[in-house]
Amino acid sequence: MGRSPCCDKNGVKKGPWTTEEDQKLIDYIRFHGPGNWRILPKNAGLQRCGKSCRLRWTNYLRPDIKRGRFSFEEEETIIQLHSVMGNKWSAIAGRLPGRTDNEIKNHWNTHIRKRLVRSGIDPVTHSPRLDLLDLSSLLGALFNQPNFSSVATHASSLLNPDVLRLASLLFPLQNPSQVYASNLDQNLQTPVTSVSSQPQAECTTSTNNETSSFEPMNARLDDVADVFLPPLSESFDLDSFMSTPKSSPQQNSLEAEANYSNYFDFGFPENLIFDDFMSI
DNA sequence: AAGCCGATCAACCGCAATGTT
DNA sequence: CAACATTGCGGTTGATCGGCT
Repeated sequence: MGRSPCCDKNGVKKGPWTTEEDQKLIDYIRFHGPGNWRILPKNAGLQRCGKSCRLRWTNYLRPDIKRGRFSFEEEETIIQLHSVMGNKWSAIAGRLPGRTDNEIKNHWNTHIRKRLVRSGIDPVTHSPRLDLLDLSSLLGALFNQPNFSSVATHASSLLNPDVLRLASLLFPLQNPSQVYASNLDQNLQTPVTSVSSQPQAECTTSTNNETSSFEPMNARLDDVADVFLPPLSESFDLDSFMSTPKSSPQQNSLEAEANYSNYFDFGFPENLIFDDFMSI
């Protein structure tokens, strides 16, 4: 048995809504409530299918919808939630009062996703794109030096030691995103309002329906890193490196990116226009 | 001025989940 | 419990706009 169509195709208008149609829908819902979407257009005198009416109401006409540009805090929340939830736009929207799933989805695809790519972060896995930065080959060459210790000593005088340590954390991994994801995961048990340290067992991404475990790898990798490198300075943490900062509400996205761009303070070609690489 | 192109976002489509009979 | 109806969701499309040549 085939699916019954959501509406009769004949006589049903499609395309952009007119202000008159909007007003009819608003007036009807104000008086009767949404009720049954299938019969709503007929009762409201609209030549639309119920699905179209529902979408128009939930995504555009609802009085509690917040319109306008996304704030830095909202973008930060979206990025963090997406790293854990994947493309669960309705779930993400549930954490952003006044924003619809459609709006968030559009904003992700048109703004945030592109910015992450430009910043060298994979928007799907939220891992640093070391291939773009060519960090792995740089460090691979470094670590494979026969006289590695002397090279490392020399390098440490040139490079930010935090970067060296971070690199040692990331380099042995097949998938560095696990470190980042694990960290984020811990911070997002109760997003927006509070932070719990309880680790989450797994996270499902909607892109491939694979379920991957985020084991706490930091401790194990620290053992490796400690052999070669001095401890991280107290001001450094992977969260602030990988995610946008949490503590400065007035900060815009550009400034936020500049914050973690500081950690890549090594070896870029002189002709590289860093602003073009990192900015919106 | 006209055409092209990329960005944006409202709206649509198809499927899955859930509810009802 | 099965069949059907309804709702919710995520991916995609297409109209519109502004910038550029």
